[in-house]
Amino acid sequence: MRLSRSLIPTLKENPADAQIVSHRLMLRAGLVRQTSAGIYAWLPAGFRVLQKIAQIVREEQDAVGAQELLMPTIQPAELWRESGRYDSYGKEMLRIRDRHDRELLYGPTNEEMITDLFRQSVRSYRELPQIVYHIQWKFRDEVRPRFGVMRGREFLMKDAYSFDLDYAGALRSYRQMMLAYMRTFQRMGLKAIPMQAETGPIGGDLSHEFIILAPTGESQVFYDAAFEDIDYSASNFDHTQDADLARFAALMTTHYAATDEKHDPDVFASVPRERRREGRGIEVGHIFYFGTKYSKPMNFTIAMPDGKLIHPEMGSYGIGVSRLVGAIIEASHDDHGIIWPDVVAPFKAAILNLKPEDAACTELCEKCYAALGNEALYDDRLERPGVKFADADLMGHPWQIIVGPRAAAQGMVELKRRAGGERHELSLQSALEKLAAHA
RNA sequence: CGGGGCGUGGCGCAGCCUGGUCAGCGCGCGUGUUUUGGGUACACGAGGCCGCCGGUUCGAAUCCGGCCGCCCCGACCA
Repeated sequence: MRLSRSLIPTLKENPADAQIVSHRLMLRAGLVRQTSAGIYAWLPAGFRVLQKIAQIVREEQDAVGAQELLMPTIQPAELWRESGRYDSYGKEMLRIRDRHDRELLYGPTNEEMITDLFRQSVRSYRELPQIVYHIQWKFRDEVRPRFGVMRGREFLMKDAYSFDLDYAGALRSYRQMMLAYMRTFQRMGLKAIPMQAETGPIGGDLSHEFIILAPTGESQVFYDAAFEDIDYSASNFDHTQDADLARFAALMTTHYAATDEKHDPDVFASVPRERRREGRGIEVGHIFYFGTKYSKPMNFTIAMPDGKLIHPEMGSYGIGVSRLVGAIIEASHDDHGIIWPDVVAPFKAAILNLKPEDAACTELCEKCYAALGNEALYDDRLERPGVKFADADLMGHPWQIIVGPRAAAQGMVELKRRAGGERHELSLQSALEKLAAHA
């Protein structure tokens, strides 16, 4: 994209409403704008990040065999009456009436709807197990939205639902999802720690939260450094092998991990001193096993080989996709702005044309832009160099290709790495090669 | 939902207590000159229903009432 033709409104000053660093930076870097309390418009650069995160989530869900579908945001109250949650969910649920005075709601989650979809079509044990997911906007009418996109009312969530014939199967699905989660966060360059969790309004008796480490996180976490060294790749854990899943689950549950509310200093003391870690964390995912909590009241039955009917065992699995944008910034920034991990950056590189009026300079930039295409943000604005440096640092592109008139005359550019800040002067060709090699 | 605070050009704010050339400042924006590798300088200029409604008053951004919106602390949550 050409910056001069982009809706990426950067701000020099801090908006008064933004309290935490990710919120400030998202506003200042022109990623989002608030339209109501806890509701945000995603501007082009922010939307690109959102899509990249969603894509990684999608690929890792697919990799463990989950199927993507898409359910509506608006749901009939009827379904929620069946499960009993229409009354129990409380004011967080946004209730709506249509012109016929029918009761609807803007979905905060989709257990009822997916159970309904399955019971309509799935009748035999031959058709299970299955895991489905979608990446959809949710609405929870939080009493007090805050922290920008981290605690909004409208948010993008990946939610998956598993259906199994028995507990053993449900546990397998649960572990597969857990594995997919660890891979997902690792790919984004995040250190994620799974923690035993309360089941809350989703219900159930097995649940984990996924906390990613960020110096400005909301809660204090204590964990065993062993988590940082685990290789979650397919070569180490085959998600189709129960033995691998069991080994994985053992790793996830035997090492110490707890938030401050559940922290037990005595148990933590049993972790070898050099592996004890303490930090701040942000919750970005939550998974639940809840058995027949929905299949039973909603009368979803499956015929078994002996002809008996059973209620499938279910689980649900959430990742806060829009929240991750904020969480990643909390985990990766400095005084100048965002430092995007390569895989989620809105643009891989920014091309800074320090002197657009200079023919050689502009020609070299255009060449560079043509080579990089859609993954480059070309700063072709008639601005002072200082403005461009500051904006590029603020927006956090992993690479900056700085093109000034003097070096451009020699066909040289300067390549700067945002993380670390190293700069090297080299030919455009070598700069492009270095970028390609890095990916 | 309890407690607190704030709504004044795109952003950040002053003015309000002590009603009357107070509608102002910085940034941003436009034009020109300047500068030309880290948010340059100067000049000129555009832009505001002072959140909304009502009241008090000769006169309201300023005082009073109601409403709406937003933010912070707490309880709750991906």
